[in-house]
Amino acid sequence: MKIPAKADYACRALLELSLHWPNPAPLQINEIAMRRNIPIKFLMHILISLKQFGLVESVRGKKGGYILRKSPKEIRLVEVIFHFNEGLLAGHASKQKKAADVIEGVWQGLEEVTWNFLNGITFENLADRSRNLEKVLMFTI
Amino acid sequence: MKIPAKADYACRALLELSLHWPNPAPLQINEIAMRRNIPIKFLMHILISLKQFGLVESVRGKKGGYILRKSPKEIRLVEVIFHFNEGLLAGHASKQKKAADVIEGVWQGLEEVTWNFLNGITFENLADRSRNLEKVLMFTI
DNA sequence: ACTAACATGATAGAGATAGTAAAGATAACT
DNA sequence: AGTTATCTTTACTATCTCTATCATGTTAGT
Repeated sequence: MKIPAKADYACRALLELSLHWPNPAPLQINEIAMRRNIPIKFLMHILISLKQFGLVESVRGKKGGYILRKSPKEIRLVEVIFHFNEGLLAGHASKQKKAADVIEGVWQGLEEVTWNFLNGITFENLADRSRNLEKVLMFTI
Repeated sequence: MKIPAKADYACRALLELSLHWPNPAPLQINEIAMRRNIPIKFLMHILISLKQFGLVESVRGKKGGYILRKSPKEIRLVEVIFHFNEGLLAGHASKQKKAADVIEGVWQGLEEVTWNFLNGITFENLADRSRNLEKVLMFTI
């Protein structure tokens, strides 16, 4: 619920890079920003974060840009979301720590179901869905 | 994920009122704030919100306080959380509106799983858990 | 050297969050 | 009737987070 713009943009950028995969030529920030309608200056910082998370790598200089660091099928949505929310991934890893009270236990349970949901989706899934959607649009228009 | 203090406090206050149920004497803000360690001035505003949501009712004057407006078993966590997050309940009600793109579809799916999770928990559940936890503590200390 | 790209750090406005403060209304108790 | 304990209402504020933008630097292809 209420995904921040940063995480949302990050996912859209990664989806764009997934659709580009496995083309070895890097994709420019500019290109991604235009296609997905993301503020370019903002996207720069987001991609740098994604690089630090180890999800993408950059090529500097002319003809530079970004490519995925691993196959879309190896990137799960959960990694992206939780990276942009203060390493809650760590919180999940140490989930054996039992809740101090009932309410806190509920919040932990909630975190677990969202984690599971997002863990079930890879960027290969998203790329497939996206391509299917494209196909449908081509027929309906 | 990342439950705001307001919603968290609201749930704790409602849990306290649920434990008090069905005692007809109202419970004072002061009492709730002390037991749950919630800033009292802040809790005042929260309880007024809960009243507006129709979850509690107030008794004014000396010996006044708050009581639940319906049985704990009829109050679901989802009502509380979504009330404090800009009527996302409405968003859930109109969930037949299909997502404009793949990413948005994921966020909608995420909202649905959190909704389902929170919908599965009533304050009767929480009160039971809380009483059980108390019992365990009495034995272990 | 020139240029098209990414890198980095500083800054800033808007809005949300998490409260606090003060004066008022109501009902019980004496 | 007056005091007191409680809820009510309105206003205010400090801090933080979000969503960027700007300026300047670095890298690599031509």
